[in-house]
Amino acid sequence: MINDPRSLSPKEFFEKGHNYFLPHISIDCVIFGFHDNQLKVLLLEWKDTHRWCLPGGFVLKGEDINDAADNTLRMRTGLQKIILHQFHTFGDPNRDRGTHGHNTPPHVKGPSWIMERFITIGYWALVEFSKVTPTPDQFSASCQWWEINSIPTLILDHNVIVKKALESLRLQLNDYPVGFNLLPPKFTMPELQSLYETILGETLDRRNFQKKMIALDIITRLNERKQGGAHKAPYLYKFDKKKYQNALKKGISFGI
Amino acid sequence: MINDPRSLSPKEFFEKGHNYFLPHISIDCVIFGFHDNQLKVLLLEWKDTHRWCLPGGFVLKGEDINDAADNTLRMRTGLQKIILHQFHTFGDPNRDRGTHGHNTPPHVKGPSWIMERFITIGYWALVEFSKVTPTPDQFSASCQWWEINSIPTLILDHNVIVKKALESLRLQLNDYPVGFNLLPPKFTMPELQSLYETILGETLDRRNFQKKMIALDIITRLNERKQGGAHKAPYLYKFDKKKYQNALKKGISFGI
DNA sequence: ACAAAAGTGTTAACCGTACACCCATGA
DNA sequence: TCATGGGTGTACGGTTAACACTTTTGT
Repeated sequence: MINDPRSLSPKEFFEKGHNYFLPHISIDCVIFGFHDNQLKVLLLEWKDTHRWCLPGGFVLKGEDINDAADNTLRMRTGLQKIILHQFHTFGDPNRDRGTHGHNTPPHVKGPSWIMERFITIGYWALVEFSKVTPTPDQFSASCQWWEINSIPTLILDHNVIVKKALESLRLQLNDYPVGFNLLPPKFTMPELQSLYETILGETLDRRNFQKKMIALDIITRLNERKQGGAHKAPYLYKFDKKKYQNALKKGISFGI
Repeated sequence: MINDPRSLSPKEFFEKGHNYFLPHISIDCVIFGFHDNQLKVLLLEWKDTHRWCLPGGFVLKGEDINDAADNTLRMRTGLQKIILHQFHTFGDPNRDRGTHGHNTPPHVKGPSWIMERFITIGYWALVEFSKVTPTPDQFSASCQWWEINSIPTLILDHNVIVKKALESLRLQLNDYPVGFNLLPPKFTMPELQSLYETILGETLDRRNFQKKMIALDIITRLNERKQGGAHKAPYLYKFDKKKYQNALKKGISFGI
């Protein structure tokens, strides 16, 4: 046994990975970030083929799939302590040859366990854009944010997975205040509104949005304003966990 | 190759199943029915051990997981053309020895692929109670409906799976008119209300419930009343697919 | 006739929506 | 000084929630 099969060299990984990982099962992560009023997704670029894909990986033989998702994300992008949310499992036997042709991963010379049919478990997470430093792993030429509407054609069915993740995120937004995870600890009301508008894909009334958010009683206005903007300085707010816990007990609707 | 690996005898299945099915991956189905104002779940009873479990099975090597769920359900319970809804994938490596001790399936004498760690993909479905005739397969002593609050201790983590399925069903009830699938084609308003109350676990105002349902404009009142009750005969209604399609276009909220 | 279930209508409170005015700031 | 973005308040309309009376039927 070695220390961490996820640190294997590409050659070893493709030749010996089946000794450590469950066959036919993979993990894919759709990581959302928010920057410049745009919703972004973190993608990896394969070395050699330079095709883009979701950060994904495999499940160790004795590993919980949720832990596998955490560990996969950390090893492939450097992102740690991210709360991942399982949303769907994709099990079409032809996932590997949709509209994009059959994909052979780079580095694979002979036959490999990796060329078998895979069922993939999809996770998404929301991260604070400015706080993370995406770092590509040994399989990847780069690790970059892509604006959600400008994502290139990805390998396998990964475009489908992104689409389904966004649908799941939109539904969640109605039940939980997930959006705050995308923002820095201090944020302005226009920033929060822009976030909601971007995720939901529709524009919202500025005044009503503010009222709704204040009424939820889960954020606190600080005695600070965001300086440096071109116009009137907006107030800063912070998400208040205690208030949120209280609000949950009372029952609360986050629908906009 | 044989015709249908799901028809193998138990002995062959445990000894040779790994030739046909993906290892480490299973399917479990939570089938909901509604009868006597109670929400029920369809369970199978193992031969030999007489322990109860969800109808579940495995994925053929070239089979879509959704097809695997359909086929599994049909072969194990006789239920056909049921719309199954994938809700969660369970991947704790210790699923097989939760509070109930490690479970050895019956018929397994020597080592078997079936004794490995399994990740299971959960599906649920709503069926019209009186329309189906549950039929146990060759592994099962019986196939019966259990009232959701009286389910016995099941094998593996199946109690957890049932709980999660119910949570998923409750959420769906707010977005889609899934409830109608549990009722016969003709039903009364009190029956429909009882169904909602049972699934949601709360009582509702009779008059407001009726108004809400009528306002959705997806059911039609018939010129018939349900006879045979002890009191005033209630009208019969039917779910109207055309109206439902129209309502969907306009946008519609099923929340109670 | 009476109890129990079913059909129907009215009201007030609440929430979502639409909309207008004033303030601060950099160009 | 002006254009732009930000902060705040009000009024209307629709929806929901609370609630009462009448009708039917078996006992």
